[in-house]
Amino acid sequence: MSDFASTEQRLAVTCRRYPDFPRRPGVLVRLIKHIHMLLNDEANALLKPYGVNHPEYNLLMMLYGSASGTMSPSELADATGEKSANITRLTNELTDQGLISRNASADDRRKVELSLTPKGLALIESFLPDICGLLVRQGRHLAVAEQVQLEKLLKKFLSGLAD
Amino acid sequence: MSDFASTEQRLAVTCRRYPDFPRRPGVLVRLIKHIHMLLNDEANALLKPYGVNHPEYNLLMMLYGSASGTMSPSELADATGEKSANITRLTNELTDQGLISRNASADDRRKVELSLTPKGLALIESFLPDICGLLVRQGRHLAVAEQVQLEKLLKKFLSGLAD
DNA sequence: TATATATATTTTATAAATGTATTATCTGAA
DNA sequence: TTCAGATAATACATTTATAAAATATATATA
Repeated sequence: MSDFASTEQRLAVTCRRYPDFPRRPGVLVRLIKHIHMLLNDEANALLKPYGVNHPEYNLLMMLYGSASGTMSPSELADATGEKSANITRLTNELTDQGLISRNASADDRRKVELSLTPKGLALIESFLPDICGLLVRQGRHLAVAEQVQLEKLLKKFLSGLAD
Repeated sequence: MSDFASTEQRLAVTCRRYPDFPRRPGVLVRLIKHIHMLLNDEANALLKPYGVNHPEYNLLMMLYGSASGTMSPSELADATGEKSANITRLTNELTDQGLISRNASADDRRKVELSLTPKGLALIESFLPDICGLLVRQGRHLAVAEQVQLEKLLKKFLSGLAD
């Protein structure tokens, strides 16, 4: 999926064959899918030398961004969008790598508290410079005002989903 | 991943811990991921009664939107973003269901030409009303001018990726 | 208190996606 | 023409993700 022009061409054909097809939302949906894929690929490529993949990175960053420093598997599932069974597998791997630790919750014995180990924190701080560079580079074609505007519109778009 | 507020909260913590973190592109990336997931879920839920999943739907719609009516597996891989091995599997399933047909290409005997069968076309036209309704509903919080603006900004964002 | 129901996590089985190797065909340069 | 890549599609093995069931604990209510 190299350029977006062929996608627009196909949408034009679709609208010709089926005039009710809502072209504008259709373009938006395909743009989001296309961008999402590229973002994913670039992040994976960057992270590979650090020994983690994108889902594992996301999981680590959720813990890094949590106010308390610990999250339960179900909170992580909610935050990352992964299914809970997948969280079990991913946290197993991260635990095996010594990047996070598992502890039983004191107040609810069903719960498990996951937190970064010093090694996990060190890994995050080792890849963050690269990640920051990537994010800046990815957004470089947009002026700050445009980034603000895009954020606003995406949030509005989001508000029309799943309610 | 129900609401986006907790994501923003985590990004705020991240920026506090690591001040160089580029918050704005970071928000954009997470918004795209979040929206992509919701779009995917809604499409899957809608398509389930029709007996196809989202990747299969995408494949069918690429054929529907192709000017010639036929595409090769590698063109489909490029158009959908799926790996070619995955296209083989998906087209096997669609062929088994009688929705698409496979034919050897006349001018390049390495190639396979895939095209919709009447049954596949009928299926598409049976779910298109629902799909159109979904797309309209998904975009309903945005005025037309906002959709245009969002499309423009997403394309600009896209232009900063993978080059 | 006892019992039903709900929640949190993990296990197991299955499905989906990916990477790599293989086969067949094509293209271009020697 | 022939031979060395390049390209197209598929097969196979492995990894990754999902769904369904199992286990343990908590909560509500009768």
